[in-house]
Amino acid sequence: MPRPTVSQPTVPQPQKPGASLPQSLSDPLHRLTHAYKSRLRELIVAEGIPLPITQIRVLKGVCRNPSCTAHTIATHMRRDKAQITRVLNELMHAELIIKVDNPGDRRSQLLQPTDAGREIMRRLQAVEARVTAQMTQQLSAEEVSMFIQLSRKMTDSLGHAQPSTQSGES
Amino acid sequence: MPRPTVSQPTVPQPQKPGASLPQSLSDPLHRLTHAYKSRLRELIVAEGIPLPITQIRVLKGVCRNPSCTAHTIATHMRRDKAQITRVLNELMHAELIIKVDNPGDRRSQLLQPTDAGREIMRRLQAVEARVTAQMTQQLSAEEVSMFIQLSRKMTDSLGHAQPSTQSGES
DNA sequence: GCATTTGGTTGACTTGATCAACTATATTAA
DNA sequence: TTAATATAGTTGATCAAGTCAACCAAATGC
Repeated sequence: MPRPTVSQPTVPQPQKPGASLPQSLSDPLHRLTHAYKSRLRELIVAEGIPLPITQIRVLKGVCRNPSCTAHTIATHMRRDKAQITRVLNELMHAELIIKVDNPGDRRSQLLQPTDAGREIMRRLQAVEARVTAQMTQQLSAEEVSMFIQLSRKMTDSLGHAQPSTQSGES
Repeated sequence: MPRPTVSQPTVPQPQKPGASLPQSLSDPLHRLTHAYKSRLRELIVAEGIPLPITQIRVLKGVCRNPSCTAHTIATHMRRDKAQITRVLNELMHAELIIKVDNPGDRRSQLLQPTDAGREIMRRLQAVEARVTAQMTQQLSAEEVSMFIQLSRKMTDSLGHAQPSTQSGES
């Protein structure tokens, strides 16, 4: 068994700042995303919102379009319909959504938020606004605009635009 | 049971473009992140790299600092040491890393990539470079720089800077 | 020297997610 | 019009990733 001549274990080193241009973008993007999500999760917990991320995302979909079905949610989120069924049942059990017969298709039900569900959404949106405000506190309005424009250009280039599921994934 | 007067279920609507300024940043950021990760995962699969995301991240940590220990990896990744032990065992079983006695502390072992492990890393880095190049194809060098600067400012404001784990989380 | 802390391991368990099979309903083909 | 096929949602079974607790050996602190 070789015994390398090392002094002391150290924390993994960050990427060198002189790395080539294509490399040096994904690192800041990843760091920003990680910071945003961590902070968001922190405040969601601090706010006492007792929902796992997937439930939040499904509730968002329901609040955004109170006439969607399990199928549209599953398709939109690219998740298995079995999982969506289960999450929807959890949300119903928590009295955050209700199911209403779909007059256009007797196999499916339209999903609607309850008042409690809407209230949770309001609180989540407030949390997200606070994190975003904190994130942009050092930026001018022009800089925020620039960032958004650049983001959109890059998203377009990747060709995977998605409707928003603002809570992110982690 | 109320019967809402709805015509046809529709795909959930995207956030209105006129939303307030703090709101309108997280959506593009989320979209970009989602697009980046999706494309990355696509190419990793297409490249035939058979590793789940957590293994990739741990392998990265090991390649970045070939004298780190399970503890440093777990701390750095903010993961449970039990999980790290298991992932390290998987990577060893796949012959992508080896454990070497740590002369400074007999309770731990230094982690090193094998040649095969390094080769996987090279391929991963190539994939990431390709995705980044695609993502930035519409941007000038100044715009890329601007994006990086703005990202860093925002990350600083959130106060959760992290060493890079470039493969992202999904 | 002894008490306490720490690094890594292992068992047990939880959570989130997937796959397959199924029923009822809708759509398409004959 | 009827039968074949497709689809929306549900449920059972299972898996992968991750967590918590307990443990032992080594290191550290008093």
